[in-house]
Amino acid sequence: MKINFIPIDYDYFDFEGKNYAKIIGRDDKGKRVCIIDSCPNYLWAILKEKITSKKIDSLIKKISKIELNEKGRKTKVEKIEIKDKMFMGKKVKALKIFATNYKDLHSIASSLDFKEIEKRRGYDLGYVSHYIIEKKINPLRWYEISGEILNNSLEYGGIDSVLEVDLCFKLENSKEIEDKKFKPKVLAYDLETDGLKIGGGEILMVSLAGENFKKVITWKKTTKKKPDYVEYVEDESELLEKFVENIKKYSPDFLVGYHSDGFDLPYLKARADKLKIRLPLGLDGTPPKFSRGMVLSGKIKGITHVDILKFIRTAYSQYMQSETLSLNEVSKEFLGDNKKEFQIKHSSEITNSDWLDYYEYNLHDSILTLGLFEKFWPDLLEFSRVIQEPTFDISRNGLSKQVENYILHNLEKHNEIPEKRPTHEDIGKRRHMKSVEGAFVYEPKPGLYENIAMFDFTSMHTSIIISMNISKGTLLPKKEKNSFESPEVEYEGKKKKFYFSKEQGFIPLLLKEILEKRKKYKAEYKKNPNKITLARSNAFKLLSASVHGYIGFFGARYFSIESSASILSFVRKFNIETIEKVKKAGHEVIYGDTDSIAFLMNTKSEKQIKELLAKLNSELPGVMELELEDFFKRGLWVTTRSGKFGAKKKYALLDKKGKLKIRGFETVRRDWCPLARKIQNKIIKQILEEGNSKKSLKYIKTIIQKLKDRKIDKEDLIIKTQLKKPLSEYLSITPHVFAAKKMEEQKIPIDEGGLIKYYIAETEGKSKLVRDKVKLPNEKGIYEIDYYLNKQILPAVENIFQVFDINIQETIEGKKQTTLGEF
DNA sequence: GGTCCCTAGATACC
DNA sequence: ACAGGTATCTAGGGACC
Repeated sequence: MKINFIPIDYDYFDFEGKNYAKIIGRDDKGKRVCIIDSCPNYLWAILKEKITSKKIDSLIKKISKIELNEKGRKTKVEKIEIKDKMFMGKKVKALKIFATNYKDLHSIASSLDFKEIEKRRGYDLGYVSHYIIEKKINPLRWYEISGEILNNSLEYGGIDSVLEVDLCFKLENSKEIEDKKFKPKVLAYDLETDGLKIGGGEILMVSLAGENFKKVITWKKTTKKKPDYVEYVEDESELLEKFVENIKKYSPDFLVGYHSDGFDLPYLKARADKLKIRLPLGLDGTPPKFSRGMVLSGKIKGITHVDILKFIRTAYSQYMQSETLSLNEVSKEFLGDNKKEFQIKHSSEITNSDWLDYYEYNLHDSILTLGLFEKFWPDLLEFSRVIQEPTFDISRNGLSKQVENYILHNLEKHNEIPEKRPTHEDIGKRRHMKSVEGAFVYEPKPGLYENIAMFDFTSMHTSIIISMNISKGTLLPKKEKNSFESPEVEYEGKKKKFYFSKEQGFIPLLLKEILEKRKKYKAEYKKNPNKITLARSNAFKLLSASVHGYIGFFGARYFSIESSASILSFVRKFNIETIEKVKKAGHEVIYGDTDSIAFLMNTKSEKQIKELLAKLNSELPGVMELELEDFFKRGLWVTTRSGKFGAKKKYALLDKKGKLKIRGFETVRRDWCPLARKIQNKIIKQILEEGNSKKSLKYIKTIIQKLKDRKIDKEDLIIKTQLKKPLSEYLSITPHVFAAKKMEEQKIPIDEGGLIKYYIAETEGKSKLVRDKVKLPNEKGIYEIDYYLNKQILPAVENIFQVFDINIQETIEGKKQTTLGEF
């Protein structure tokens, strides 16, 4: 029998000592299909150089005899092949050693204690990754598959008879076919509970949202007429049972929550355990399982559980406007929709009619979560396809893990044997290495400037890796003629240069392909805009931007501190050289950070600036490229607080369309009160638009008067600071820590990594400590004028006025004549 | 009680 | 542990006078 099949969820099992992949997906009619398959299991023994074939033969004989008894399971070497392979870009002879069970490859490797063997590799990938690499049954691509249908068969211990699928196949043949439309079945869920600690209180209700499907299951009833989507049950136990029942009935491919790895799913599990209910969500009737580690991941067999918060955090947060990753803010940014208004209280304090609002609130959270999944589905889909890992992992892995997986799935075309995962000891050593010197930042001369041009290097780190062929494998042990030479680097306390071979390394080559694909799909998107092409282009963009971080990340298989140090030394060199060249061309350079340079156009036209750009580009090696970021009408740079230096990483630009680009100023920092942020923003805008500070001076005076008259809205004075660790771990008690302590005393829940809100109020005591004046937003009090004037408003604007030689402090107090007359 | 200097902590830029 | 170096700034905390 032949069907068209798309793999979604991957798992594996052992039967009679052998490994089998178990893949759940759909056919093109929407039927749920499971395929069972196996693949050869092997590891590589890389041989030392110059081993005679006689010795190899005798080595093979010895290895062939290896038989192990692992955990009651017999495993043995089944076959050995000699292969010409590459390892770290060098030609090697290696033995491909096949064994019975993938999980025993570790033990086989340990028993390969022969002096002819240089290294043992390729036994430490996850089974699912190994299977995908071997059989090329890639996630979310269409295959025409054929095989034997298992129908309550006893094969594999009767595995198909307990699986809730329409068809179960023992895979015989597969071939990738043209992409077909695939619309996954998605169900989002959200809990409301009495308690924030996992399992700490009862689950009051749970909402579900899917296509044309919405439901709230609750045992908290109201005498008012309930909406149709609400289903009443008798108690929490029945709620859990109905929850499972509804999911089975809907039969989703993806079950989606927001922060559900950290809250909803473990909470459900904890309550089910307490009530002695099994919660058989898996297609084989098993309950959710949680992987160990710092952060839990909740896995449901056969259904891909996605905590969409995690994916947004790794793939999107760097490009987002939202100040927090709360469901509310993220939904506002991506869906233009809010959470429903509802003040969460303990169920004992909720009145009859409140429950109606609570149901709606609960339902809407699921609707938002579903909306976010749909919004990011093209990205999840394309990331899964590009990186070739199951969506479960794609949605949770950090960027370095994604890069590593991409590399591992693309080694074969370079005939490369995979490098091993670093051991704990390796990681410990790497972490204790002195960190390498980073990028260069040019100290700006404070001032308000007109007609500014800004250049920046396109994908600077990436293009350096490619152009200088930098990687662990291409690093030369010593200087060689005709090699790439890094600028001088401080390394292990000494000045040093590193050299990289000119023979193409596979990581630089992979990266080149990534960059080219990114360009290709970006262009394709421009020609024919659609979500999938954009998502694919984004996947390659994110991958290419993350490779340098990956190389310098201590947990990486292809970690190379020498490479990282070299890349950064080139980054500094090229930026500094460009600055010198722009100066030589007669321009005053105002600023530069890592890969950018801002300078005054002077009398030059835009055309002439572009000619300069072309000239600079002609002098750059390899794929390195400098591009025009933009021309700006005006730009503002200030001093640091001490007033001694031009402040780095802090500037504001006004482009020719009137759009502001503000970096580093308090107005973009969420730990300053809204009042200070709004005022600073307005002043920056006025100054850049007007070219002087006249208006702003008037404005600041009226605001200060308003503050002194206590006419400022309290909302505008609330300071928000994140609590980044448990209260007990803080060494110094800062205002936000003190505020958090107050919240704890008042039994106000503090969510992990949540923002602490407080304001500074007049107090009786004489204490000078800010924390002693901290009040929570719910606490009555009047704001302290002094604090907001001297610690919020003035600090936010004084460096700006200083650019115009105005000492705002003195101007406000009327002590000194201002230099306003100049304007 | 004030000043100085340092550290802890948060957040931003790239 | 899940990117990490460069940078700014506030508040607390201890040394010192």
